[in-house]
Amino acid sequence: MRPSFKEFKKKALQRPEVKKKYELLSSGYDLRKQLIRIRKEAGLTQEEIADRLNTKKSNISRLENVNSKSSPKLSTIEEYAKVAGFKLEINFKPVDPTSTSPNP
Amino acid sequence: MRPSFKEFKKKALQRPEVKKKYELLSSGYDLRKQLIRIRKEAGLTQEEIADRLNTKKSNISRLENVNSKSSPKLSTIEEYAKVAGFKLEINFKPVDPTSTSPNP
DNA sequence: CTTATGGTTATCATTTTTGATAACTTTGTC
DNA sequence: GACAAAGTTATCAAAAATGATAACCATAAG
Repeated sequence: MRPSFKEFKKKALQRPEVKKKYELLSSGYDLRKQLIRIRKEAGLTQEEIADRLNTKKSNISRLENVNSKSSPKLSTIEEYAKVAGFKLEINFKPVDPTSTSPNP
Repeated sequence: MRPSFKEFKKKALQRPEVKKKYELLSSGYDLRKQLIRIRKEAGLTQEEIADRLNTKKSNISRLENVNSKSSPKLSTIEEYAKVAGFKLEINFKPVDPTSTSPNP
């Protein structure tokens, strides 16, 4: 069941409009949820990610859960994304001093 | 001279098309350059950033330069951006396995 | 030339993240 | 229920980032 999902995803990503959707998506701000999301979309388990990163599944679990108190290194997230088949992109968006509501 | 630039920026950011430009910008991958860019755009010196973060200018210099070997924490970048008046956004973009050229 | 400002580099102590191990829960399948 | 796979949690050591201090270059103003 897992391999076929993988296949499906691979094909789907080649369709332009799907790809576009992906790029727009994921701008919110729970890094954890995003990590889990991309892992699931890649059809991988925590252990499989761990193996690809030469580490243990417990560490991956911690990374995804995050004690909320700790902040991971940028490279950690980058590598995680990479083995899941994603590329990390960072943007700095200016905070408008006048606006008060988040949704204009 | 610096305060007036600050003013200019503040006003400019309220213009919709300028803001749009900002959002599109900055997707490449030199985090350092981006950090420097937003700091300059905020009209701040390394020492001013340091003060706002309750740290020292030498640490800010290190962060911006980066011995290239080290990877900062996510929260560090987030806080840096915040005091410069920017918001950090993270996106995960799927890597297309078939494509070979970066510019379609 | 002197001074002040902005940025860099080196070093060391402190803090935090990461790695590894092991025991535990949860969930689904038989 | 028994079993295995997936994920969680706790703990400790190792590695890495951050903080602070101080000395240093570069540039521009006076």
